[in-house]
Amino acid sequence: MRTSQFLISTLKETPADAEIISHQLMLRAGMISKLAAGIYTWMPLGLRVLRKVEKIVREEMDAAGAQEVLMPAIQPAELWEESGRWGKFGGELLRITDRHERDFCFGPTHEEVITDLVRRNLRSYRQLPANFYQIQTKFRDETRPRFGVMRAREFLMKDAYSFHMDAESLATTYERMRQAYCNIFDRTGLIYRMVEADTGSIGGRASHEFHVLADSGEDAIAFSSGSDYAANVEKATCLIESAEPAPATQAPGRVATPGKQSVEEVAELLQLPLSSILKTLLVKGEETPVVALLLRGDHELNEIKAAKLPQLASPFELATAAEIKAAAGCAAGSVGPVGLAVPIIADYAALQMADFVCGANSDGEHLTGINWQRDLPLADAADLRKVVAGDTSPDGQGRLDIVRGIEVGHIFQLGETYSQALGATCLDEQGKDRVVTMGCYGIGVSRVVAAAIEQHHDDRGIIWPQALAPFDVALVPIKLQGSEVVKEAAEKLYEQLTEAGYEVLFDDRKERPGVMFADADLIGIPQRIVIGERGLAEGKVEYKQRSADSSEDIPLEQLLDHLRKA
RNA sequence: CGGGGCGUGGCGCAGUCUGGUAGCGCACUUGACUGGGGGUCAAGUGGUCACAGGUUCAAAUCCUGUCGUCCCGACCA
Repeated sequence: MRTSQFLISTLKETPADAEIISHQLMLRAGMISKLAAGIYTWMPLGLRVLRKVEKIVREEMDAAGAQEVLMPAIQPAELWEESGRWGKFGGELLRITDRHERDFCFGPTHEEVITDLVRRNLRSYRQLPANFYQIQTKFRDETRPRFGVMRAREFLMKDAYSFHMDAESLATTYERMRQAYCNIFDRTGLIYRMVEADTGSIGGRASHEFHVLADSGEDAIAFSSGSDYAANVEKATCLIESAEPAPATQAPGRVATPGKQSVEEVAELLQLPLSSILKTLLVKGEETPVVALLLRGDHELNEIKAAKLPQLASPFELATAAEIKAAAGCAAGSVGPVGLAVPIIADYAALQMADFVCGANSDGEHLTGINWQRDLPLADAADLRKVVAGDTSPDGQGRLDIVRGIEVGHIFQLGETYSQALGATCLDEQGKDRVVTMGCYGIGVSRVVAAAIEQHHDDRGIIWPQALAPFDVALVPIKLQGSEVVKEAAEKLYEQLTEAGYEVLFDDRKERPGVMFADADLIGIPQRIVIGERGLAEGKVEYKQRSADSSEDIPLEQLLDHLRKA
């Protein structure tokens, strides 16, 4: 490809509304162009990268035995009413009405459509297991799209859905897809982790997420230094060390803490570490108006874990100020468990505290020197908190570390949620109609592109992993317009490289070298060949890897060999 | 949805407080000189100052409303 025939629309300055590095570099490199919030055009350069990701995904899906289909982006409301999600999905579902006043939505996902497809077309266990995938544009009307294509309203996704007669078959396909996902992310050249994920409100048996590690990631993932354990912090647990609390050394007391609401404020006022303060949260209960949850001051509530407690109202919700006042007689900042007449559930770590500070159930006051059993009865124990770095891995092997990740894939053993609701059944060996069981498997194709940049860039621009690069080689001639020698050599080299199978970006613009170098660096082409009169006089060209600090001079006749080895 | 910021040429911004001929840098066009890390000089193109209403002799600037967009939070994968 010649730059004279290929739009290179690089920017020197960073657009003001781009926050994270991948978004900035995608705009500066001219990969994408914004049309509206969270809605982008993929420019020629960006599209080449997107297609590379697609190709890897497609090859591995095909190899894993999945069949490609292409489902409609627009879906009738009736299907979503059947599954119960027309009402439940909320504002994220982008809805439209056609000229006959019929309701439709732009598909944010395709469980309904694929399940409908299966119930219409598959009748026998002989046709199962079956696994269908598509690479298609999805629409989610995010409340806050951000970070360019990282969280866009319109984005490219690979979604696959498998159908089975039983859980065993599902588990087999799930494992095959898990391996396919590992193959895909291995091939992209990105540093990633597979982690255990929460199965969420849908239930289901197993779920794993694939995260590209990057500081800008929106998810936190915990992994063990001593074993394979890795989990989304939403789901991560740690080994519960059942230590007895230290013996009491202080007498109970009462201290004025006027205007101090948060644990941090109280700790600062009393000159105590956060870990010696007991945090009391009131949430809506199932049987009672509120339930109290107790945590050590330096720990945070894991709402996913809390939501699973039967005593709590579903969905999980914090108590309102009025409910807190009614139950504890004070504002949220002064609530404590001593004498509190509501069900109380304490995190394991909270039960190990001694001589702690907690709210006095009286505005502007806290209790000090409080101890379990002496000052209040032991509360019910539960795992309520988010893990923190340094916790022991739940398998007892090693300690947990926490890093940021970008979720690029998610696989899920769905079960019968959708097949049941939509009545997708097949006849089994006994000729009996049975509801099929499902798995689903997603990859954010466009997000992979952004995640790759987050992980691979420097202050000059993008450094593409070979597998995702829009071009393999940048061919930069010096003084193409003024030197017959250079022109002839460059054209010949371009032809040779292209014939050898390289995707070459031949910079035939009438630009100064600095401009061409800067552009090649910014758009991140992995290898660069500079061809000029000076080197040609000795029969040499300059070769440089994008990731390397320096270049080397290579005799022309050895160039192809050199590239092959690189 | 709550809080905050910003809308002035393709991009980055100044001008708004204190109303009076719409500016700067980059990019773009033409030419000359240049030619191994975003070059120099010269001459140009391009803006109903987000939109609507109002105040005023006069509005980018003041007032009211609307829209867009970004950030934080809530929400969500």
